[in-house]
Amino acid sequence: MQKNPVQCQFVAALDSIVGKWKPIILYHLLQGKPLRFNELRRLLPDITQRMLTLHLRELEEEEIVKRVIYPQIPPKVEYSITEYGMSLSPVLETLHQWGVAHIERKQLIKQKNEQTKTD
Amino acid sequence: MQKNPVQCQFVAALDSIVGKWKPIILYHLLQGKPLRFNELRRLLPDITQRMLTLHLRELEEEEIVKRVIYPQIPPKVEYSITEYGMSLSPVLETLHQWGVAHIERKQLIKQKNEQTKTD
DNA sequence: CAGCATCCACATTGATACTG
DNA sequence: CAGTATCAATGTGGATGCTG
Repeated sequence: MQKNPVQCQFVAALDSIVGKWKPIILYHLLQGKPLRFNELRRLLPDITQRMLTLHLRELEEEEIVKRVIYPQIPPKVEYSITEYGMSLSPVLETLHQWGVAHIERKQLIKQKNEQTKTD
Repeated sequence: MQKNPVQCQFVAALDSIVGKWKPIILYHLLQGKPLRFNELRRLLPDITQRMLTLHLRELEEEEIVKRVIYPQIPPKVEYSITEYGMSLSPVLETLHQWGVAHIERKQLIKQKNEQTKTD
């Protein structure tokens, strides 16, 4: 733990959320339906197997995601959001909303700049 | 831009917020009072001069933070949140709240574990 | 199917010294 | 006071090949 408590709190929150793919993984799992490893891969076409595994392990560690193994061949593993993980929903939600607005704003500015060029 | 729009939106939001010290910089600036460079340094005792400069430049670039230079000697520069930057307030707020709860929860679990040891 | 192991590239941060 | 410049360390993510 560090000296600065506010810093800590942000860090604690961001650690759980940050990682190139964690927000989208959580976004999909927050839909409620458990997803298999390869289903997640299909939903995140650009993620590598390695990163999906790593991120899922980290989320599991923090009890944000639950991993259920069905002992069968071929293996089947399902990932789902935990009750605790659901508490992240408002965080992701506001973050997502801001992202949408932020992108829109950028495009507006870009358009304006292109207009003034032709003036 | 990438193929996945949801990914984009999260990335856009996180880009603005992520950076080891950005959340706390914003947290302090969101208090409303403009802060000088060295005032910020004092509020963030562990940040290096270099990182403070870099993060402030990035926030300025995105028009989240405004930089005002008073041409005098010794130099005086004040940083403040822009109106647009204020729109980040709810994002930081929910993030911060979740961080607080997350830390409390971890400590509760730790305490429980120490109890069961002595049982 | 659902991984793990290894090696590598690049991005982010830090340490330190110097300046108008 | 408010920086910049340079260099070094660390961290994060990607590519590839192998496995029960």
